[in-house]
Amino acid sequence: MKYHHGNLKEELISSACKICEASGHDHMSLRSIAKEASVSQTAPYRHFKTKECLLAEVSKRGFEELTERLRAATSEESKATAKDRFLEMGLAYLEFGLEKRKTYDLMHSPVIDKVEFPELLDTATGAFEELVQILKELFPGISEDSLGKKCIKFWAMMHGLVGLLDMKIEPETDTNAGSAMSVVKDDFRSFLEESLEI
Amino acid sequence: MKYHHGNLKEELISSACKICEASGHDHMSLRSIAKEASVSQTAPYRHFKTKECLLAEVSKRGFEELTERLRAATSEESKATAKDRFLEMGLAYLEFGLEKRKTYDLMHSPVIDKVEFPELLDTATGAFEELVQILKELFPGISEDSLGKKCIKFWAMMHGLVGLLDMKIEPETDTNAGSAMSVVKDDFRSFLEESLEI
DNA sequence: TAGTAATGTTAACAGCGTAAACATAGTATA
DNA sequence: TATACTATGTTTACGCTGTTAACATTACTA
Repeated sequence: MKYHHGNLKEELISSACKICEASGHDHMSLRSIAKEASVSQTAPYRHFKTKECLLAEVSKRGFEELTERLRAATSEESKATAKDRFLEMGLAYLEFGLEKRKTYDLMHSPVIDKVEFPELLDTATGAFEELVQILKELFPGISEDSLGKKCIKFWAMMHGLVGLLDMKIEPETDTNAGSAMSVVKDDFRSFLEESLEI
Repeated sequence: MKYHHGNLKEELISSACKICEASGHDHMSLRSIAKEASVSQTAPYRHFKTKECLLAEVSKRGFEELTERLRAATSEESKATAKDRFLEMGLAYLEFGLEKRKTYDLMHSPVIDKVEFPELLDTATGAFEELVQILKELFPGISEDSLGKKCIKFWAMMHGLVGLLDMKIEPETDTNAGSAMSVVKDDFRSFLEESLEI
């Protein structure tokens, strides 16, 4: 066994990603990450100034994967219409949010101040750009102003939906037997489609 | 000074609320709460089984205040139209979210598992009910199904907006000089109004 | 009034993030 | 090649955390 690991920084990040998705970022200690990488408890400090810096890296990986998924969903490979590709993107966003729930939480957690990690903010913005592009395609000639509003609305709705769908708040209409949310869950595609009119 | 405090549980909660809004729920220790209430570090354990239980109470207070604000905004005192009162509710939601940002974060944080605190879930659902009511009034005779969808869309969008407006992610359209978000900020009312078509 | 339950304190535990001091490996320079 | 320097690891230690156990005081109840 070598004294110098050779690729510790990378391994720490991927260990952190694994632990984050397994236990959630608030049950995640630097020490457990170090142990996962078979290294002493303070070794991470040679690569990350603070725990927050490592978490920021995990968050960044999350946004990168999200961006990738959104891009794949809207890719022109499938010669589907712009509208269909937009719907696919909506689904992809939700799938990512629900599948990688704990990572998604970290990505939107206030524990990582995005102002302190401009690089992370850039990556997050990159994901947003995917939405901008497909909406531009969907509404050719749309004014920048309207485009901006549409983007915000959808982004906010998607983000809100992930939280709601995961039962952080599972509301019910008082008279309704089934949860209002289940309506969305069961037929998210038509739900999204209707929202296109926004 | 009395050995028995008399009203410690209540004071712990309000101390916790204060500290939460001041420092955020992740920089918030049981010990600091106890100190704020001038009591020993372990005294809270006579009233709360774990720290999480105390946080759940803080979260509950948050949802109560939110519900109150939404109700006030949609009250018929002002003989405004249903649409206007709906817009007021949207504003009230955003105002609460931005004003009590840290508390809002706790309310939506995964550190408190709402499944373990059904009472908290009820309170949260109560806030949601305010939205259900005003939308029912706005769209009389609407089907339960459509109502449910409308509610989810708005709730999700509001929740998403709070996150976005607070710059957790401040996206920009690539070509646009000003941030897309500032468009929303500057004229949220018309933004919301347009969304009514959903 | 005696006994018990409720509510407070003190002491102690392991786990946490972080810093300082030290050890080893790799690299550049003489 | 020998030597210095830098990068990257370990060990030790600090104060803070949530939580438990043992003990003290007060309030209530039979």
